[in-house]
Amino acid sequence: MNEGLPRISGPPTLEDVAWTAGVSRATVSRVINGIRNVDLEIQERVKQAIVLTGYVPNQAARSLVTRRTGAIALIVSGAGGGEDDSFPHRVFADPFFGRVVGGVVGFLRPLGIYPTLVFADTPQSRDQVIGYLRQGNADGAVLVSIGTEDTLPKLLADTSLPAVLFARPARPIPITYVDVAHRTGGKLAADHLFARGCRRLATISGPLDVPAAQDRLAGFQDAMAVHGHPYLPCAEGNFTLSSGEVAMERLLAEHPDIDGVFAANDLMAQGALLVLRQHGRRVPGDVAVVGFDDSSAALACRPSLTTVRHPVEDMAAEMGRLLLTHIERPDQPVTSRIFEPTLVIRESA
Amino acid sequence: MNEGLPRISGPPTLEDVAWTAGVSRATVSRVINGIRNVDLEIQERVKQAIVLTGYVPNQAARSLVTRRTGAIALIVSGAGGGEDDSFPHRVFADPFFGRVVGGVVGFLRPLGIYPTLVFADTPQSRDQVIGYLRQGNADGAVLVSIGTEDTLPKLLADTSLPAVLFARPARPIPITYVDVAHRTGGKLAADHLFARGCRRLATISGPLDVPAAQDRLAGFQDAMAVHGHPYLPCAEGNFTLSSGEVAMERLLAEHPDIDGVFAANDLMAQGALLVLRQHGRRVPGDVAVVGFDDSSAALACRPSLTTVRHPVEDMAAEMGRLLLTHIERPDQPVTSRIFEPTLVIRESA
DNA sequence: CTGAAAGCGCTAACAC
DNA sequence: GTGTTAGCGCTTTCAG
Repeated sequence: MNEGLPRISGPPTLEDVAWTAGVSRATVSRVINGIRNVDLEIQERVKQAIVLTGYVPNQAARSLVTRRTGAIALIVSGAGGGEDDSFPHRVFADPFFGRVVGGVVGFLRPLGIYPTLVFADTPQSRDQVIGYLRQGNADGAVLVSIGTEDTLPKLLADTSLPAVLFARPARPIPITYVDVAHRTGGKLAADHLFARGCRRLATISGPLDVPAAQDRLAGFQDAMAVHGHPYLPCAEGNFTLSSGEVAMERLLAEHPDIDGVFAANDLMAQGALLVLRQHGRRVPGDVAVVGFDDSSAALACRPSLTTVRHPVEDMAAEMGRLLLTHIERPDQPVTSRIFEPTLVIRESA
Repeated sequence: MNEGLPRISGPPTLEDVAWTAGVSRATVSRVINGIRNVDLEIQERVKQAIVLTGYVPNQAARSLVTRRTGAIALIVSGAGGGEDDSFPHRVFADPFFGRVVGGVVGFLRPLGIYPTLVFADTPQSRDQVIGYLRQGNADGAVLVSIGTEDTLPKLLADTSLPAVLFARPARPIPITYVDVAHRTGGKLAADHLFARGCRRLATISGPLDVPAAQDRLAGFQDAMAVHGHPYLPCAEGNFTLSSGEVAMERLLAEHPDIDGVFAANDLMAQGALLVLRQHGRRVPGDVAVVGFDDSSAALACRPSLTTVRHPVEDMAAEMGRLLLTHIERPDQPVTSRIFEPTLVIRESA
């Protein structure tokens, strides 16, 4: 072990370690990459040399030859036609995205891999993203896309880069995704409201061009039809708190005798709660309210919100798992996974 | 221009482009990197060849020689001793982090650079992160750290990797940071409450080991002292909604005649609002409430929250700008920047 | 103004 | 088992 000899300059390289340990680069490489067939004594010597030199492998050099970066992209893609510049600022206003990001990060972190956070809302930024990916900056991507007009899932699928979507794409494309059984969720809400005696129900839906919103509504309506209530007032919102307020106002104006409301997400339910209180309705006494998601908003509500749990963190973790599988075996067929929602009963219904 | 010739395999390389354009690799490289001294006609030929071949530069190869990755890390670091595994899930519960991330992403995106999202809460994960950085996975890092016991800022400073902090570190270390003038913010709140006639004030502070919380409190107290009220009831919270509720309950129990409250962030102010309503106090009629941050929570409150604006997005963007400067000139001295808060008047005060 | 050639640090055949 | 060697794709002197 050629200990005290002077090194040239810059950070230590494999060569330095090899020289220090008195072996070849290849052997050091083997030890580092955990390949067997290396004498135990030599392994020890190499390990010492690594510590001695303070060596860390250079990722760029490694990537160049392995054609793997060890990085994955986490893309948040909006439908935006490029109106304004506030997209990154708006995204996290909905607790939903924080949960996705948290779930992905939480899963990847123990593996020592950190996602690259990519936002794409304009057509221009979508191209930029594809370019970025084609430069080989990531081995794959998980994508959460909002709005139905988003072309990125398609573009991504065309790159033949491993990718996994959050939520089934509006138009069918051959790509792996994770989703929750939205219809079941709607049914859960309907059954609960019906069981607690509500008979004059209404619903605040999400934007009806979004599959998830359609399905939540359909699940709710179908279940209520089974209970003998085929026609229900419905106001369309856009998943924001204020749209929930507007919708609730309308519903209340048109149907003052409402005794139960299902909102397609917690934020809109929160808005509904505020409006109901303003109108002097007691919740759940006069009107019962059920939300969807079980986001942090559900707990911030007063009364706290009974809601359908969307297991976003688990789903995000599964996205990560599926992506890693795809990267491992790029030829594997696309396989999606649907999670089951559950009802979380709190004070509002 | 050797058009129709068969290429070998894999994605196109510089070599392919050079061959197609009938020039050397070096020339193509020059064109791509925008180096002058290239004949205009040849430039054109090369550009055509690039389109023809569908060439994109390989980032790994580039990094290997330039020693630049073009990537930067966005680190969220908690004080955590490693209790549980929910850190990534918890982080985004506070709208604050979403704003930081949004600000950083918004600034970097037009530059075609996407941050790597790194969470570090346990001592173990901190080491992992340092290792990751030392592998040359990023040219620099922006760090938002919570809690005073966090050792990462120090570790980072020791790496001599360019870095910028969000908020002044608890213990002074030689590192660039951005911050807001917390004391001024506290003063803004005090002056406003005093001006609207409140004379029996109380405050809900953040965790008092956090410099920002100390400063907001001190600014508030100092200003009130100037107005002739040197002693004010204070309850300590931890920046969460429920801690705001608890604090407000306590304050109300001990000082039932309170007519004004300053909470050190919006989430706690929101909690205070809920408790006040529960106790039948009208806001702002009976009790005026001022928050801090101007986060999304401020708008979700009813009544909407008068608050001190913390220009988080701008500050995050500035972090990005400062970091890029540091990367450009690593020898440059550390230079921090303090932003001024402003008062946003809404309904609650 | 352009080309030739020397690596950047590492892995992976392939010999020994 | 271990060493030798040939690149991975690119930038960058250095000649011409």
